[in-house]
Order: sequence, then structure tokens, then C-alpha cells
Amino acid sequence: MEKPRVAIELSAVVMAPLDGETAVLTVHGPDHALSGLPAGPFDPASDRTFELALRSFVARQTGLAMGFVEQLYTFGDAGRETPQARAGVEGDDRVVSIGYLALAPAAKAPGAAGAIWCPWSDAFPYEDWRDGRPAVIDEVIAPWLTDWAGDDPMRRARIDTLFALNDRLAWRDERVLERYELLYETGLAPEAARDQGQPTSGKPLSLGLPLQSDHRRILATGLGRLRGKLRYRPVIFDLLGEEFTLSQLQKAVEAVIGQPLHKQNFRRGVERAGLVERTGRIDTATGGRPAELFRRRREAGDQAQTLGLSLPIRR
Amino acid sequence: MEKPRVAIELSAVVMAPLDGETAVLTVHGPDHALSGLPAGPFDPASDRTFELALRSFVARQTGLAMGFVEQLYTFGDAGRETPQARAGVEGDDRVVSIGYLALAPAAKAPGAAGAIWCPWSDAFPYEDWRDGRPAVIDEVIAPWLTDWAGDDPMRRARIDTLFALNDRLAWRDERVLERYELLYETGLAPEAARDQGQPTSGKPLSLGLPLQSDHRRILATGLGRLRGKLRYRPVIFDLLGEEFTLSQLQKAVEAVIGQPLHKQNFRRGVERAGLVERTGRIDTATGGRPAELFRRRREAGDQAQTLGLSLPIRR
DNA sequence: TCAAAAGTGTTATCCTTACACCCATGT
DNA sequence: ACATGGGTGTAAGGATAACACTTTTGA
Repeated sequence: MEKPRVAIELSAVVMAPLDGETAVLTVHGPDHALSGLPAGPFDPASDRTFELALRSFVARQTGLAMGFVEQLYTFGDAGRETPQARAGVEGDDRVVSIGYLALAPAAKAPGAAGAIWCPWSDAFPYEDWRDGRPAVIDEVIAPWLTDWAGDDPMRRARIDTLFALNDRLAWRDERVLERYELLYETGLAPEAARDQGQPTSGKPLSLGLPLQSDHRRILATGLGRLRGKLRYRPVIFDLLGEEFTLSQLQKAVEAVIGQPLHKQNFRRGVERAGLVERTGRIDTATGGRPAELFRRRREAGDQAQTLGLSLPIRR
Repeated sequence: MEKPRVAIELSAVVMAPLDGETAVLTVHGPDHALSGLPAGPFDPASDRTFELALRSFVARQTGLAMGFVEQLYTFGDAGRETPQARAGVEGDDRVVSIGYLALAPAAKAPGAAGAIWCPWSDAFPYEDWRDGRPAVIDEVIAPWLTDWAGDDPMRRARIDTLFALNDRLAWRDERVLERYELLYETGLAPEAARDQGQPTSGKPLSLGLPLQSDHRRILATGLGRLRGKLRYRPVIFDLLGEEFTLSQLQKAVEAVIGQPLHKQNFRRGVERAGLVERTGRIDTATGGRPAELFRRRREAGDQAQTLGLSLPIRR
């Protein structure tokens, strides 16, 4: 037998706005297999950089070109790949996944079969607080986790802070990964049983749809990173077209962080930060009073943009 | 010839306090070669996870155990390894580096030959603003970059914001990597010429000592990450012993962010955040009035600690 | 007694939050 | 006219920044 070596796989969390939601690009195999993220091998012989390789295979796999791209994390623990993810890998090579986050200003219909945009809330329903605290937290998650925590004060504190179970604790939207890992660890995520080779029956799917391999973990990493990044870099503009109304901007942010924002204060924050400028043009298709169109104001320095958005969460 | 494949190298930015500075662990080869970060191969056959492999080889290479460990970034661009870094790699395998950040509460004398603690300011002198704006910025960096920028407004804005050349622009300490990359790109970092196979003569070393391969880039990534992280997670305690005075805490933070802090407001911030508690004990070796000793206050939830520090920078 | 470092108190300012209200359009 | 969403003003509270000052030790 050959000495085991390493194969590198690139996977992408591609996000784009899709009618009021922020959607993620997923692909599923021919035989109705579980969906996964777009992923492809990295070929050390021909690929000069990870990012170029990523862009080209996402284009091939989905027919879409991406704007913003950023590396997320490299996943390499033994046992993270499910058997089906190992199909096609030679011998017993170890597969290491480098996850990337990519943003596109519109969810264009994918040019390839099997690629589908779906909102992140399909994978993480409990992360969407736009219409208030999701019922599934109090009805399913809290009882299960409370049971798991038992009398252990460490566990209790952990579940309390992550899921805001105590009402003086705020929901921290960016901690997506920690929450997912808690659900995985306690067996609430069906992947946990699956990865052990056990049957996944019985567990409710109201906690979100699992993906192939560890792709839901990668997705959680991406969503968390994006939510966090929004606070200090104006990445939201990579999820919008050239011109937009302030409401559209606000809706776009809400569709990422999963929380409702306070209209007036959000606008004030955007203006004070000097992130946008008026175009003078007007959008009449609002349903009410027509709205003024804005565009991103580039600071000449462009990349150098320092400020993010203030996020006045409405309670 | 065999098909080229991938070899994974793990490299670590290990930081610890050392008499008033935050020092980085470096190792140099036998033949007085350039220093580099501790680095070692990842063996897919025997290493279950990256983190375990990292901990074990740093222990072997330096005789030290690490506390806090976090993955930084995976570097894989073609051409990033210098010829000397490729010694020992089979064939023309592509070497991919996974960089890690590790923190230790004390810079214990390394147990292995060739390992040396040195302050990050050796590599990035212009990042140390504790005694005011470093002269090298205005004397060396600014003229060179201004020349490079010429009339291009994009370039001008970029250098202005990154190096705070305009006095209404603040120095953003966490943008270490962007600054390093700018110096590299413009040829101010000797590595740039070296990596092209050109002689590195002539360039002043007042801009910091280069390291092997792309290790200075990895170090910049680590320092930047640590500085940023300090704002929202109390990682500073991983660089301190069990008990400390508030001055020591402040000095430790200053030695990371490279900026002087305002004493009273820093203390108020620490207290309001509830990060520390009094021990009742007293440190008399202060040189002036004895200081009360504090310890970290763990919120029962521990990991769950939400708040970072407020950093009232003194100007 | 003086230098050095610890520790306390007070005020002005800005940002955030919250609340209340007016405006312009389509039906 | 009224529902719908766009847009404005203002006041309260809290965090930050900046100021000056007292206390306790060692040399």
C-alpha cells in the first residue's frame, strides 16, 4: 500500500441576495444525494493560488462569477469526511478542506444542473430572529440542552449565553459556529449520529437541514464570519447592486444578521459613516412613497474603508 | 517523474511576555541561516488533528507547552517558499503552510537549541507607537511610499490610511498584515527582492528583520489577529500569570497593541467589564507604592466570555 | 524629602437608543 | 381617504475621553 498523503479540497460558501433572503449556493449529486457546498479539488500542478482555483471551479460548476472572496478556515480533523464525500479520492489519502466565503450582488440562476440557491435559514432556522425569537429555541433546543447540561454550571452558562436563554443575555448573532458545534456535540444535529455510522432517525429536522460531510460546519463558519465582519467592514455592498434605496440596504443587512434593525437609527449610522451618497434618482416601485436611490461612496482609498455599520438592533 | 502532490507544513506564531515586550518564538537553522518560525510537517498517517500535531512538534522543537491556540490562515500560493525552505521536501511537491497563533503566559527559556524569543518589534519596528510615532515612518516609509504612489489617488489614499500619514487619520494597530503587504509590494521589504532571486542589498533594515520564507507574513497575520481579537475577547489573560497588578495588565496590552493607554480610563474599563477581581494580596516590588494584585474573574461560563477590553488610547 | 508608581474623583462630549411625527405616492 | 413605506427631529442615557489630584512606598 502507498503511503497516505494529502489531497486538498476547496469548498465555497457563496452567498447572494434572493428575494428578501440571503441565499447560499448548494449543489447536489446525480443520485438525489444530500446537498453540499460547491467543492472541488486543488491541483498543485496547475493551480497557482487557492483563490484562482476556487473562482474557476465555482464558475465551472455553477456558471457564476464571484466578486468578494475570503478564506475562512482549513478543516483537517480525521474522521470529518463522510463515506460519500470520500468517493473519488485515491487510496486512503487524507482530505483537507479549505473553506472560502464568497459574495455576489445577485443570485443569478446557476448555469449548471444541480446547483440551487437556498436561504441560510434552511440550514439554521434558529438563527433567524427577524420576526422575533424563533419558537424552536424554546420548544426544542432549550429543553434538550437544559437536560444535557444537568447540574453542571459550566454547561449551563454555555447554553445560556449561546442561546440567550436567560433574558438579561443578548443574542449574539455572529456566534453561529459555536451554536452549531453545541448542537452537534449534544447530538441535536443529525450529522453527529451520521458521522458515527448510526441511524439518524427520530431527530426533528426543525433545527435545519444537514449537508454532506462537514459542509454545515463550513456554512456556519461562513455565516458567522460574514455577520461579524459586517460590524467593521462594509461588506454588505458586495451583496447589493450599484444603486439601492436605504430600505433595501437595511433589508440586506437584516437578511444577513437575522435581526430586525431600527430604521431611523440605521439610516443615521449609515449617513454618519459616510458610506453612501445620493444619486438623485428615485425608485418608484416601493409600494408607498417613492424612495431615493443611493450608491456606495468609495473613499478613493477603496479597500482602505475603515468603518463598518452600526447595527441598532430593534427589540 | 512523479505527479506533484501536496505536503502540509504547520507553522506557529507563539507569543509570550518577556520583560515589558511581547516576544515571538523564533528558531534558526544550524548554519546561521535566517531565523524562521517554529514549523514542522503534518503527517496524515499519524496526526489526528492539526492542533494536536502543532502542539506536539512545538513541544519537541522548543521544549515548551502552549495554552491558547488558534488557526490563522492557510498559505498556498505558488512561489511563496524560498529555496532554503524547500530543502527536505520530496520531489516538486507543493508546500502548503497552515499558520497558527499560540499564546503562553511566560516566555520560558526554550529547551532546545536554536530557539530564541524576540520581540515582535524586531520584525515590525514601525508597529511600536508606545513612545510616540516611530521616526522611521516619516523618515523612511512615507517618502518611499509617496514616491511610489505618485499621482494615483487610489495609492495615495491607501498609504495615507494604512500609515496614518494624514493627521486626521488614526493609526489602526490591527492592520499589521495590510501594512506589511504594502511594504512588500512596493519593494521596501527585502523579501520582495529575495523572492525574485534578486540581491537584497541597499534596503535599510530599519524596517524590520526579514524571516525565512513567508514567515514574516505569517507573523504579521498573527500579530494583527491578536490585536484585533483583544477588542472583543479577553485573550490578554492568556499572556499573563494567575495574579497580576492592573499596571501589569495594562503594560501587557500595550506590549501587544503597541500603543500607550490612558491609565485611569483603562482601569475603569476593566472594572466595568467585570473581567478581574481583587485577590486582597499586594505586590510590593513595584518601585513605588505597592499595588494590589488581581486575578481574572471567570464568568462560570468561561469560554462564553463576551466582552473584550476597551482600549482608551492615549494621544 | 523627593521620585515613582498606585489609586480616586469629576466633568464635558459624543454616540446610541428610543419615541413621535410628517411626507409622498398608489389604490 | 387611507394604507404603505419613505423620511425628519429631538430628547434621555450611557460610554468615552480628558482633566487634576491624593496616597503610599523605597531611596
